[in-house]
Formats: sequence, structure tokens, C-alpha cells
Amino acid sequence: MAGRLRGVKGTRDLLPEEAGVWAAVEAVARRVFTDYGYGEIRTPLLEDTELFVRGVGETTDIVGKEMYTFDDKKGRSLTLRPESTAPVVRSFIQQGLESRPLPQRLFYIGPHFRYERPQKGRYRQFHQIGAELIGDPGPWGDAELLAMLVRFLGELGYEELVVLLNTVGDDASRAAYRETLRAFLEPVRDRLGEDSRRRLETNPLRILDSKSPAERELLSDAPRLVDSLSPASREHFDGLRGALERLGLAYRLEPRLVRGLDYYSHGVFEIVSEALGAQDAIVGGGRYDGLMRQLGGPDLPATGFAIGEDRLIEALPEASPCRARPAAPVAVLAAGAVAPLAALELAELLRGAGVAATADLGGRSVRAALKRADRSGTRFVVLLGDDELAAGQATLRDLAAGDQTTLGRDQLAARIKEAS
RNA sequence: GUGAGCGUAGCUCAAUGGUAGAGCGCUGGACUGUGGCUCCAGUGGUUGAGGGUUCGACCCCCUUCGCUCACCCCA
Repeated sequence: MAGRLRGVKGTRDLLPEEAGVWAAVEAVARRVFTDYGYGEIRTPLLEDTELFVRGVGETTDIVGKEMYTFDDKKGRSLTLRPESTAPVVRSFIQQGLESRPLPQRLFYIGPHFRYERPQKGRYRQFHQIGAELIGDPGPWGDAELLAMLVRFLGELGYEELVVLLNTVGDDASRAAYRETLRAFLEPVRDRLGEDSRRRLETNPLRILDSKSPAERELLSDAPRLVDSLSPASREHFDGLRGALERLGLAYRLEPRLVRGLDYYSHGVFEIVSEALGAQDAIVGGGRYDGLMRQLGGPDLPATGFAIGEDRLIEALPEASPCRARPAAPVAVLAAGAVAPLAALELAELLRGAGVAATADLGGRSVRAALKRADRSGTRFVVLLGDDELAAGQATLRDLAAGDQTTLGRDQLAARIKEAS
């Protein structure tokens, strides 16, 4: 590998074959989300660093160590967006979207950045497909959002995915549980790992989803957050569960599920896939009622999810319709003394008539050109030789059938459409 | 940020410390304007980089860069 110039660590190139799958997945997302009344929002890749510090939370790993932050020429601290909920909320406030009918349904698709060591399913530039429902207190909105998510995944060809569901309650419930959990863990503090001991001070809830087998064992009979819920939180969660059952959406209660971002409250969820490695979460989401106010906006409740597009596609079922390859264009090639320009012209004629076509630009034998056309996967080749040109005709060869006919060039397009 | 594994042709991989190879791909030919199968030829490399040990290093040692996977955490 002599190449001196390489892509930046944690970024990757998607070549046409793969990019086609991505485009197909995104097209399905746009269609399904639009069917639910969601409108696309495109916010900048670059935001004021302060937005994420205040929005995502100072104690989170994202803000603490994963942000792609740098100063611009005027010394302003900018950050490549590590997620989009905060930017969408910022935009909502800045553009005065509260004056539009509520709730607002918004979705986004695009690249995000986190400065982490890359591994399977994790890149420094990764892509998210997300949706936000703003101005609805739930839980019906949460249920609608999950229904849309499940429908989207179903249309991609996913079948076995299970929604993992939990609630982290409202602020008061969470504060109460935090103390309960701390009281439970404090006596066994020395059996916790270094990370968990630190989190005992900063954010005890996140000890719950520790991967350490020893800690899991320890936590198996820890008090559960569900039991510390305020009546209002309980009602919210019961409402959500009831709605999911009514809509026929399967889910599994996962009491240890806690989301890593500070802004979550009430119902939170995750979808994981066994087709991935250690980074197996394809979707994460939940309610974030306090975020809008925290960012200086109106006190509006909101809920949303983010899909990891890279992981979604890595785990995409073989039979997914998004993997379907479009038919290769008809190949037009010049033979004999006919100039490639005549092939270009004929290809233009075909395109004008609605037939996808490529023109061979010359420089090689008919055999080589034909071989290349065959390997491109095309079914039809149009041969333009001296005789055909003189007669205003062209030869249409069907590579699959192995036969060919010569016909007038104005009949070509119709014949190809008819045969394919 | 921490740990482990791996870097040989565009790709997948060989080569006991002793002349760097194969398959696939790509290009051309066998077949003056007809693909797939077959055969032939061509194209291919500072063995990631730098240093060391040695008569001699793809191979052993050190450094460095890169990739991969895992931890942390998340999509």
C-alpha cells in the first residue's frame, strides 16, 4: 500500500454499488416518514459547541470526550454535530416553529461525527436517520413514533427485531431512584469497577447497563427504577405500553436500559441486532421533555429516535428490497469505421425516448467492447456499423437470448422497452 | 484514551533467514463487426515507513504509521 493520501481515520468511501443501497434505504425512510406526516429538516453539520454542551449534557461521554471540536478563524468554538436532536431543537426555537400547528413532525438524514476509536459499527463519520415529534406530551405520540419506526424497518426487510423498552421516569422519579440505587450500591462499592465507582458519583443510573459480568450479577437484585416511578410517570408508561399492545407492536421490557444522554425522560427504547458486533444498537430513542426549555425555548415536550444508518445497512437482511440492483443501461457501440460520436448521438436519442443508455467511447475492438458490456450486466447492446449507419438502422443484440435483429433507429427504443 | 491482533500486486492470499509468487481483476490476442467457456500474453510491488541484527531480512529486534477487533460509550 504505497498510497500516501488516505481518507481520514474513521471515515469511509461508499462506492456506487453500496451507495445505491444507501440511497434506496433513504428513499424508503423519506416515503414512510412522509406518510406519517413528517417533514424533512436539514440543519447544518456545524454548530456552536455550546449547543451540545447545554443540550446533550456536560457529564455525557459525547460532550466529555467524543466531540469533533475546533476553533474557526475568529476563534469561535465549533463542533461537527455528534447527534441531531439538539440541532433540531435549536432550529425549532430559532425559526419560531412553535407558531406552527403543534405537534411538529420532523425527520432528518445525514452524517454525524464523534471522535472515537473506530471499530465494527462505529465510525467517526457515521450517519443517522432520525425523527422528532415536538409539542406532544405523549404517550400516544411515542407510540406513533414507534409504529413508524417498526413499519420502516419492516419495509427494509427486517423481521426479527425486538424493541427494548424502559422508562426513566420524570425528573423527580429519577432523582428518587438515583438515591435508592446509590444506597444499594454504596455497601458493595469495592466490588464495582473503576468506571462504575466513578459513575456512582456522577450518574449512578448508567451503572445499570454495565457489561461486566460481575457487576451484572451484583445488579441482578438491585431495586428497579420502575418501582420508584411517580404516579404520573407510571401512568405515562402504562399508557405507552397499552398503546403499543393496541397497535400490535411487540416489545420487551428491559429494566436495565438507560440512555446515555442527559435529556431523556419517561419512555426510552432501543433496537439491537444480532447481526452486528459489540456495537449492536441500531436505533435508540426516547422522550426529552425538558430539552426545549433548557435550550432557551418554550416549554414543549418532545420525543424522538435516531437510527444508526451504517449499522442498519450492515445488518440489512439479504432479501431486503433495498439491495435490488437497477438494470444496467443499454450499451451503444460503434463498429467498423463508424465514429464513437455516432454512438454518442444514438445514445442521446435513446435517452430522449426514455431508455437508459451508455455510449462506448471507442478505442477498442468490438469484441472487447462487447465483453465489457456483458460484464457490466446489461442485457441489450446496440451495434452501429457502417452498413447500419448508411441505412439509418442499428443492430439490437439481446445478450441474454444471444440473438439480434437490425431495425430502424427510430424503432429501437420501443423495441427495447417491449422486450425488457 | 486503554488493550490485543494484523500490514506482501487493485482484491484474496503464498514464499525454511538465501533470486518476491499464485488466483482473481484489468488490457490485448487466438476470433479483420459479436460477449459468456477455453487457451495465450501483457499489466502489475520501494513486502506500510524508518532504523537495527546478519555474509544475506517479507521472515528476527526496536520505533513509527495504518488497519481491524474489543474496552469505555453510543447510532
